[in-house]
Amino acid sequence: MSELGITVKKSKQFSEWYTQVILKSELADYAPIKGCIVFRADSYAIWEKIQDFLNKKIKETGHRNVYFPIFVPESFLKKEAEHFEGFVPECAWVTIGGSSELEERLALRPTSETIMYSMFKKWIRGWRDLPLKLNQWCNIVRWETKATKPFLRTREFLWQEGHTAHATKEEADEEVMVILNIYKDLAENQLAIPVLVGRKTESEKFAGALYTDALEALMPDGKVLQLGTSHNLGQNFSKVFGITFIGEDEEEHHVWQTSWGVTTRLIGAAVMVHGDDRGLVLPPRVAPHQVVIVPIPYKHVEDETIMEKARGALAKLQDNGISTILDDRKEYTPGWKFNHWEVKGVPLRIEIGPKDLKNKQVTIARRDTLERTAVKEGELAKSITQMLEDIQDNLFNRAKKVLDENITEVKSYDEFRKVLGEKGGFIKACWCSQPRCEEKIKEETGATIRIIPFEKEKIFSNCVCCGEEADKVVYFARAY
RNA sequence: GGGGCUGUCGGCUAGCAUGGUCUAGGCUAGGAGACUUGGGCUCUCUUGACCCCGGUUCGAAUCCGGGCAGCCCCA
Repeated sequence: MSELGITVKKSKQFSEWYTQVILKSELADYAPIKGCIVFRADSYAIWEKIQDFLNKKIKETGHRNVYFPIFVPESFLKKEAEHFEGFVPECAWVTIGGSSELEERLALRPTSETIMYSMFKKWIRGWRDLPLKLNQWCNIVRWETKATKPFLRTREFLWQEGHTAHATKEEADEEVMVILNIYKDLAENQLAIPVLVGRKTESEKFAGALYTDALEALMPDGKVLQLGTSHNLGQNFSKVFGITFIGEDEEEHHVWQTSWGVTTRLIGAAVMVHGDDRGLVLPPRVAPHQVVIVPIPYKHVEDETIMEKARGALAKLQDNGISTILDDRKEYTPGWKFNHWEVKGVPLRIEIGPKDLKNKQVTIARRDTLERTAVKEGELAKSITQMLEDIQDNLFNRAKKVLDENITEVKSYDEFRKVLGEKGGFIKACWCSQPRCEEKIKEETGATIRIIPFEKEKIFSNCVCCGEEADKVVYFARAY
């Protein structure tokens, strides 16, 4: 087999497999700058699908899109101490403009809280200005020093960041949850990635937040990936930026704020979760092309008839809102095209050749199961629509099963280490809520508390670390 | 944060140990043409490379130093 295909097994060399899939499916390529990638047409198309979905949802819930500058003055970042400490190690700075040194250096936004909130102060006067619910789609720069990985950790990436201001803590709490549910919907129903949701511990929360809620997904190598976060910032930023309003009670109050975001990391997650030894497998709802049609000419006998059928099928599917392409290139053989589109993860392939012509049918191949079925010409659109739904469901259910099978309950530290070393995945354990136990486990095993579930689960042992009385069930894992 | 490895046509690589025979070989890909087409066809012609900077040397793809980039392992 040539080097066009994936040359390693997903189950054997996961890291190498991931890199090959990203490059060979043409989702992304390495840029000539350390830690940066190019989002090629197919990955950008997936990002646009994510944008379409989120824009719809957040607009329905009363948010509007805006755009703020990429430059954040250092003095702004410094205003919230915890925030500054959290982000300054990975800031990239602009210190020279043209040929002159700047008086104050400017960070390329690692996140936009401070630049945005300096304006919130100006825009918010009275309770009628609230809630303020904004979102921005932009690029973000974080000068990573650890190993970078396409989509998962790069020095520049794309995201959306929502920023809201409310009159009360309760309203901010609700906002955090509304967004978290939209994110869960996005992950599970669009990207077909099942997630666990819950609260972050103090040590894992966003720098400057009151609390952080998050979505976590399991990857096939047993490590987990944080897919999105939603923070209640409390009044931490409104106090340092002086964002106040006169309430209905005619008193002055600081606003309560939230911020939340998901990134192009979602694309990497979908690649890892669904891909197989042949390459990408894309969930139909985010696939740039849902169907590819491959005509199979034979001995030049009925070439034109076959092409007519192919064009007919293309028009029919497009009319039904199914994004379809016809690969009518003469320079490649059908076999070559099968492989090509499989690496690229197109959910369904339609083959139209002499046999199909004779039987008034088309042959449909599913990317997720690699099954082929014959479908009568008249039932094409209906069958395709149904199969796309089946694939979407199958991908989710398959991943859900893996997730469920990789949540392991442990009662002792020995068991904890054993499961982490041999199996990975999420480890459900009881914890005494003391930071020193969390820290000890992190240092000794590399595992962190990924989430504290919202619905309190029944305590089933003492603290997995210190053996003293536990008051929480939490989910540990090694994370990306 | 610590350790290790790698960089040669667009992609994968041979050559490097022991400097000269390298005018850098192969496969693949790209271009032209022919022949094919139900799982990466075949043939002919053709295009195309020693990561960058410096050093050692009569002579560097090969040795040395630095830089840049990528990968892997451990924390």
